[in-house]
Amino acid sequence: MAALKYSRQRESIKEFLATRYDHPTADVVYENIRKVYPNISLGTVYRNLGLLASLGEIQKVTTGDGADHFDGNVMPHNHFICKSCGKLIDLDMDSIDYIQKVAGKNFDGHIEGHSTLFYGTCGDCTNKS
Amino acid sequence: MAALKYSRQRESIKEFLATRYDHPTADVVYENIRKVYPNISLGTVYRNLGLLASLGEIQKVTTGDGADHFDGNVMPHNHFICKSCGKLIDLDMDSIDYIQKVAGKNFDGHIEGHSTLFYGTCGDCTNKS
DNA sequence: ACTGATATTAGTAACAATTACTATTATCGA
DNA sequence: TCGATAATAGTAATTGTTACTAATATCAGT
Repeated sequence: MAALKYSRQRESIKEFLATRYDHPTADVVYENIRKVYPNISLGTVYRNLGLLASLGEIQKVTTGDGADHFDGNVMPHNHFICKSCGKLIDLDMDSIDYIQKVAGKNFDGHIEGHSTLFYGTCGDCTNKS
Repeated sequence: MAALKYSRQRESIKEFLATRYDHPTADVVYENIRKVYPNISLGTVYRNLGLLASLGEIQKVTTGDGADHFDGNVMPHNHFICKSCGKLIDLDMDSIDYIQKVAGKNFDGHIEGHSTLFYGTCGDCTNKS
């Protein structure tokens, strides 16, 4: 069933994400990979981002701000989005995974995971005002 | 600056959401309001859902499953989405708002809120398999 | 190295969710 | 009842994403 074949484009996308800590969108990935592979197609970027995410090699982050974001860091961690400048950043915080136990208490289904997005005003925007 | 005027369509949308506990999408709202106002436009539904959400009278829930969902219950609570059937439901669970304190510990910005989405397999789907 | 099977690609078209535009209609204070 | 303007229906446009297709790249078996 569909043995994976190497592709330099896919490798390049993965490497690019590993160097970025700002959770770029597919479009930003596209513009950057284009510097190395000038005629890569946007469809290829989307397909590989989806594939890598489903393989667990990158993480997709949906914030509701329009486009999905992608994160090269697959270690469990939480995100913060600034309501003022729209920036999406990692939070360096203690694990809150025990909220899954809290959630499962009165629940008849099975909770496998959670994604938490914190929002507010980031440090930069707080200082500006 | 844009004094709000009454509209029966907007009122109808708000009332409809108050009767539903399954977090319908804009399209589902549209199809249902159409039974009362047969020629309401989809644009009107979107505009009013956005307006009501920004007024804090309803809640917008982005899950990443395609369309945004809308919730007539503005009391803080958490949601669960089933990876098997796609159903989005409320969780009856203790407050986990203290995770905001945990998140703010090493953070120089200001955290105003959070939205947590739990996922896994719902009770119905667990029983089926 | 060569070959064949097939995964991947570039390029483009299609799609779904949402927003913008515009002429008409509804609301509401004076 | 009138006038200002918010809201609407209907439609067009936009945005983010996925699907399609012919050509290309990968790679296991020779």
